[in-house]
Amino acid sequence: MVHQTFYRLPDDKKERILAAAHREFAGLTYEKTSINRILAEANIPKGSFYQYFDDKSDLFYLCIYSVYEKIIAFRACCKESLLGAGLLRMMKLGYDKGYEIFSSDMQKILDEEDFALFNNMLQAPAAIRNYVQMNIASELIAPVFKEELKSDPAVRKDIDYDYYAYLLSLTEVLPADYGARTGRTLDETIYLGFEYMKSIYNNITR
Amino acid sequence: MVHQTFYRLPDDKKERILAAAHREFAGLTYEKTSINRILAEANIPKGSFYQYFDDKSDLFYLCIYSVYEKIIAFRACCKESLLGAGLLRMMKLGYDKGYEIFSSDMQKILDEEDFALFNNMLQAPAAIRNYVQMNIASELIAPVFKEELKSDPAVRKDIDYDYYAYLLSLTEVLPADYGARTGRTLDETIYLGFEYMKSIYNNITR
DNA sequence: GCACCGATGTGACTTTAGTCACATTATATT
DNA sequence: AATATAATGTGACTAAAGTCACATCGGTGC
Repeated sequence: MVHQTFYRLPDDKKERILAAAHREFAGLTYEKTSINRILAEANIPKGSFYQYFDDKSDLFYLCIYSVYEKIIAFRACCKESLLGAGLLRMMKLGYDKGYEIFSSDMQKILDEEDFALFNNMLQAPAAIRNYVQMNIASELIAPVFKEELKSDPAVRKDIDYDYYAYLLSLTEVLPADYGARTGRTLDETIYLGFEYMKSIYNNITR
Repeated sequence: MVHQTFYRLPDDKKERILAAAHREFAGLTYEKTSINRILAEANIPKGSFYQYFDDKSDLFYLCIYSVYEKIIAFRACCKESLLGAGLLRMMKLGYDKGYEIFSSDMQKILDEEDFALFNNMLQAPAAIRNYVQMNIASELIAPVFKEELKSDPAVRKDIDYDYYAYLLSLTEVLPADYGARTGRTLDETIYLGFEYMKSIYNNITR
């Protein structure tokens, strides 16, 4: 868990830590990265690190978080695109098409370092990757779904919006995890995500 | 990942490692446990460890796996109990009641050390806990669901049994994760598990 | 027998994570 | 301003993880 002490830090110190972490996590696989090196780079004493974070995964998560923030921000400011249209509408328009656009958008939104960071997340040890992805889903993606559920007239009004937004936010993570376990290709898992989403969505519409 | 070299090892060596690991993981919180100590206890050189496992979480997972095997085995040999009746039928009989029985069964099935180990898993760092639980779900629980889906006449025959069994196997993990994030009580998440299961199940029945 | 080769064993060694007692700085109180 | 109290800074230190060059074993072919 990221401690409050980190957020209370003067901006330049935060920046220094995040910049050094960004570079480290973008340049090496998760296992090869080193807190020691990040701290040396950012000129932060060892002891301080553990007042800000529990461990390396916290800092990694923060970096990935910033990448996803860019994606979400982009998504919010181009409501016209399929990606901007909301995932529930995307579902109706055809999941495959949506994913295609999503992938190419990714490269437009993210700079080289962010993109490398993103890929290193995908190749991090399963436990770390899963942890990060679940966190991102529930903290960044679920809120978007919640709004969409609330404004969707087909959705029943008596449901627990937070919970179903949470479940829907896992539309990418779960099929990806399943695919990784069973050695499926990415293309195959896209359809599975559609199936999952449909299950959840059907259960809350009249 | 657990390497094949471990499984090829002579039984007594495997036993020694597992026994020492069992004791360590049952006696201390995950973060306090030490590979060094386990290896000293089991009389295994350091270098060997990394020929068998990637890291501590592998060994931890193996221990938890053995605990769940006992639970599953117990479940399989007492088809009369609600727990043995299959989770799909349990759903119809009432999820709450089922969970109650499940909890008390746990203490009957597991000895003190296993029970302590199980609790330490629940209190391990989120990334580790989640990783272990997802693995257990997809490797031990999903196969049980798969059989139940195949023999359930209400379930459509054209579905991907493996995938839906996987999704159903997460009936406990996902609500628990959601509950932990939103500070819900265990009782509250039980109902949420029911909701989730219903969503998935409805989508594959005619 | 011996020469070969892949798999496994081994523990000293390097690097990393994580701790802790004490120092310093900020904030509140009188 | 002086004092008390809480929050943060600090880096040497301990214990842990993880590596690696070399040793040993077990089988296969000749």
